[in-house]
Amino acid sequence: MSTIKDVAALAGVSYTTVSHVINKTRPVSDKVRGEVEAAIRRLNYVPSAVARSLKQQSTSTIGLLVSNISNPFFAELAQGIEDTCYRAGYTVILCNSDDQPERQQTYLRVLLEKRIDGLIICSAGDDLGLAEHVREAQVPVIIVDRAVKGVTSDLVQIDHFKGGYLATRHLLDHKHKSIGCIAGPDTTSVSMDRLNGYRKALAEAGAPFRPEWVVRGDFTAEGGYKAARILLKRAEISAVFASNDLMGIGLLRFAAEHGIRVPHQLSVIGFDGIDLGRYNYPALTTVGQSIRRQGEIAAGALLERIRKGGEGRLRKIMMNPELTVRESTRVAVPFVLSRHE
Amino acid sequence: MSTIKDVAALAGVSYTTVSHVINKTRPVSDKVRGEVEAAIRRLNYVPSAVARSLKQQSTSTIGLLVSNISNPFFAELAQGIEDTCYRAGYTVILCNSDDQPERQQTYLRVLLEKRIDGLIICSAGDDLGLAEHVREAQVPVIIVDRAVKGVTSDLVQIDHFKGGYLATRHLLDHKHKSIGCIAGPDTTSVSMDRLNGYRKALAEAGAPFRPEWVVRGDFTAEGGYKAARILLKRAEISAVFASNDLMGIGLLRFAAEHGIRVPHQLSVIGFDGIDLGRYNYPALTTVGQSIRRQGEIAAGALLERIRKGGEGRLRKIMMNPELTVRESTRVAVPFVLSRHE
DNA sequence: CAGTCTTATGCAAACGTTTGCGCCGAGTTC
DNA sequence: GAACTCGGCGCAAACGTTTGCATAAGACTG
Repeated sequence: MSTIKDVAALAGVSYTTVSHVINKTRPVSDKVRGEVEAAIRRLNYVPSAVARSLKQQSTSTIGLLVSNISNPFFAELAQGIEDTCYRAGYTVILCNSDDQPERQQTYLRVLLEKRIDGLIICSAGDDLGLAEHVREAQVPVIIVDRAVKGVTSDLVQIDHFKGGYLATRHLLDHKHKSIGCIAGPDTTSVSMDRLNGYRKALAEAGAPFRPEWVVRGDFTAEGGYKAARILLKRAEISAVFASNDLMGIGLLRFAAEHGIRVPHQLSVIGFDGIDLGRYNYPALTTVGQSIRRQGEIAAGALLERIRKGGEGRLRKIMMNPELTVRESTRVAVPFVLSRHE
Repeated sequence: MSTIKDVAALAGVSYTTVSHVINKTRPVSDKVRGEVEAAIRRLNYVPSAVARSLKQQSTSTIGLLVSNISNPFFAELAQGIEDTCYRAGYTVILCNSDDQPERQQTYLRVLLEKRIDGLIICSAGDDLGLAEHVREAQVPVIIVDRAVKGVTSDLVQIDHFKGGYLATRHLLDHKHKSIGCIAGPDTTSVSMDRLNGYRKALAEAGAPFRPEWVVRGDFTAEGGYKAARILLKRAEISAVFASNDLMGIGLLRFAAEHGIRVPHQLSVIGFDGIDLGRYNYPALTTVGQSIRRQGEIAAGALLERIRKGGEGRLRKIMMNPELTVRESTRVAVPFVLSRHE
């Protein structure tokens, strides 16, 4: 692979000049520029970003740590992030932690070695080691969609509590009295916040909260399916708040399989607003905010912090969840109510 | 950020030694090793992969060029690739071309500048410029799931032709006579191959091929939905081969919305085998191969080629599509047949 | 015409590593 | 005890750029 020196030799100039031609960083006569450009073409020269990065102390690269890229939520988020970075001339390194804390740590290390300019974390799992590592790393960090204890960094997130509240409220407004919940793993703050929103709405409406009406899932469709089995066997319920869309879809599947008609016999609401939810039948009512936008905002915030050299006050960008009513929820039917009254 | 020299100074040794301690690349006395390690900890030293890459002429990084990460097919593929790379100590740069050729070109350029060790391309769109660029780049390349004209590189793909054939055959075996097809964009070879498989099966069974029974989609759920509208209005059909799962899901949605019962009145088969297909109701019958495995194989092939220094004969790894029968297909019901006989 | 300004270019240090080569001293061999 | 081996370590060149400083030549000024 040819270097800048080869180009310089061929064009008969110093390699300083070649560098300036490439970067348009100081005036060069048309004649010389032409020769240099010809030499570049002839040699198929491609400048080395690694040498440049070494000299400039920056890589125009950011790291993206997600827990599972095949969850549509993360895929859409990644798309928003990637898009914004692309426009700004940044490149994204994708790291899939697969929910393994050890893997997350390894990746963090690798990213620091690669001298990324910034980091976006949106990933579940253990945070104890992470917090410390991130603090030590002098790298701008944005955390999306969860609060990592002890890490002081910018935050971009949906108001999970409010979302859980809104979702449950929607159900209550439709006269549901016995509302179940498929929660996420209780190790994640996201899950707890959503659950608390659910409880708040219940309490506010004077509806009963029954511990046996909440079942833990793992944020996957499979998990939602399994949770549905437990929940629907365990209790007579007229509506369920699934704390993410994927689990909601799993639940919908279970219901369909078992002849439970949605929304006639059971209302279901999800959380996130993944695109696929609308293609389900019945289409999944959900609460959330454009996921792509969330990614764009996170990336934007990161890039801004990078531009500022990491200085500036910490920001917490809270996005307002909104209700998207589709087909999986409706007013509770009288006879269902009557079962409980 | 501290460097290897700082560590050396603090430990009172040469930085050569520090390097050897870090890389375990020559014996170091226990005493010195201890001091060096202590110094590393005290300074929070993290070696610079960029300096190392410059010296070693390799980055342990590969590029992944996909057309749309929020298509579950690509997401699952990316997961397989990422996983294999992780195990081998490689890092993945994610590039989303969004089906824009210009963006694909830009990314290719960036990746070359970043001196990636290898490249995986699975991306639709124009190939003319790409072919040339890739040839010039002296980088090992694996192309997944499509043949890029003129590019000589390893290939990993499902046998699209056979898949299309198998899918259609499944429909024919279930006594369907009038089988529609939602094809992909006719600029992609993937789409054409699948379509040709469909035609072959039809021809072999002596069933008619009607141009008006095939409608182009764009491999998205939305596209499948729209294509369904055209197709189902246009012809009386008892089954449809959707040439990817996402479009199949779009079609299923359209059918459900319009009171067309699947599989009773209409059988639907997809292509790819995305995980979400099983959570649909009815679950989508499809043809394909574990997508994650496909990614793992692609990454494995790439890593092997990198190990060999890019030498070795070109390989073409063809994966056998398999039928996954779920709920969206069944034997054509008599009265439907009678409409056409 | 001497001085000054401008424009176009080159020199060489620095970025943070890896690694071939060489040196030293302590043990081993005959 | 000379010759040799070998473990432990350091020196400095190289990787491919960017960039501050310097230089040279021409154009302008008074």
